[in-house]
Amino acid sequence: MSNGFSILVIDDEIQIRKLLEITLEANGYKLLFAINAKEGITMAASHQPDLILLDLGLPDQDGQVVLKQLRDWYQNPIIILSVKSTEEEIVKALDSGANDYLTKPFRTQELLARIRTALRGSFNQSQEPIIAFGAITVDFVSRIIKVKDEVLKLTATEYNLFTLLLKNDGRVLTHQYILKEIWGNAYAEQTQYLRVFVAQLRKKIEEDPNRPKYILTESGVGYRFNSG
Amino acid sequence: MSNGFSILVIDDEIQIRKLLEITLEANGYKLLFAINAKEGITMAASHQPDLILLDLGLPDQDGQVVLKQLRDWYQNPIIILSVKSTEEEIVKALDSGANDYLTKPFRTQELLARIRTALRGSFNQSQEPIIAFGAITVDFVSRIIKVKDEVLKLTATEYNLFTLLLKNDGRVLTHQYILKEIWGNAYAEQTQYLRVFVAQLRKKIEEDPNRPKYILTESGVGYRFNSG
DNA sequence: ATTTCTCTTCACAAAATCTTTACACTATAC
DNA sequence: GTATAGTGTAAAGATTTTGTGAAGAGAAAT
Repeated sequence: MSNGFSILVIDDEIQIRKLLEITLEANGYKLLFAINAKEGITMAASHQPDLILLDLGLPDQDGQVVLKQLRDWYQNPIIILSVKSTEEEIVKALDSGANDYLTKPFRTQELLARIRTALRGSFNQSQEPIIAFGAITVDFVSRIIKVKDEVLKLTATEYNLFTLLLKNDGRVLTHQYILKEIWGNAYAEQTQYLRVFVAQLRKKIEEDPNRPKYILTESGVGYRFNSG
Repeated sequence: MSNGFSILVIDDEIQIRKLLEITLEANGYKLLFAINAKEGITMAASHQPDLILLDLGLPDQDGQVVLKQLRDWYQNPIIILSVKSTEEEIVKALDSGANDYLTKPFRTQELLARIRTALRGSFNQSQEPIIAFGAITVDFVSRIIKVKDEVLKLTATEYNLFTLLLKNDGRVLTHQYILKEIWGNAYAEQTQYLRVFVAQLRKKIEEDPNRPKYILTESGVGYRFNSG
């Protein structure tokens, strides 16, 4: 459900906060709220949200000033939501470092699209997260696993099993748990499947499948992955 | 006087072009003009401007399509200028890769501020509009693909599928994802389409379609393009 | 109206994967 | 040492997934 992005809403109007809470959370964003400038700056600093929605009409301070203060150290996108629609106000906000400016009342889908655009621009520079250990490299985005720079060919089930173990690095997973996760609840007793697939995985990733280094057997319990 | 940034204006209305020429040049931008989609794409490729102002109501082609074609290879900011102000149109443009959307008539100072904002966040890193690998050459501007210097004749669907795979070089794309991208959400379960079109593509670009080198099958998951 | 091109659908062949079986191996308990 | 429960592995068979040619439907071009 979550898309991994957090958004801080700085707005004193309860209706707007409620509306944003419903629409943004429905789209997978994690929301934070502040009802005035002081609280907003504190929360931005303590939570480092991925994006800030800032109302310019705050009770305790001029929004343009808040914007400038945030921009002294806050690098992620800031989108202004304001009832003021004068050109002067918009130009000033954009030149103070705002990424976009929407006038209230705003259209929900447009706001969502502009949030996506702002997030796209600031986070696409980052590399794909790649996990590496020993001679093995795992790229979850590309769904590619390499052993000694050779692309490893895994079937869908093998890949699922491997990533399940990997995600629980160091932990013992019971046979039952693994079977339920990979094959579904009905297969919880088919421990033989597991043995077959574990053997195949070991053949592919272990240097010496007879003396496994990564996929360890916990006799009578299950398996444990050990990346280092 | 010059600020070093070049802007390509793609708009068929002479009044708009004149207005932009005066205001933008007065602010130090170097201007380029195109009066239709074809010319616009060509000029974008040949001059690699720092920013594009694109009108959606072009005479020869739908602006949303032009936007998508530009985004195949052009990475600098694109700001839409359009008389259309429906939420649907705006969302579509932003999700197709536009950085901002202004409805005509626009306010000059606001446009300037939004141009500054867009340029502020970009790193001018446009990719070459022509890419090559193995015996294959892809020209995103003219939309021509060559294999061993022979022009390859691809249908619209084949071209879309091919470039989708190409843009995700190395990544595994699921059947569902590809179907949704190419045929639309309603076709997410028509994996048979995909098989037919993948077979046709392979017949056209692979040296030995029985042992594909570029379009690889990930059984049970999807397909993966591999350019090298 | 006819031809050409593309897309969609079907049927079946081919390949890959999963499941099952059989049996060997290992560790622990007694 | 032997029994026993648990584990590992190869391989055959079953099933699913994928590849491919071809026929029919529609749309566009001639």
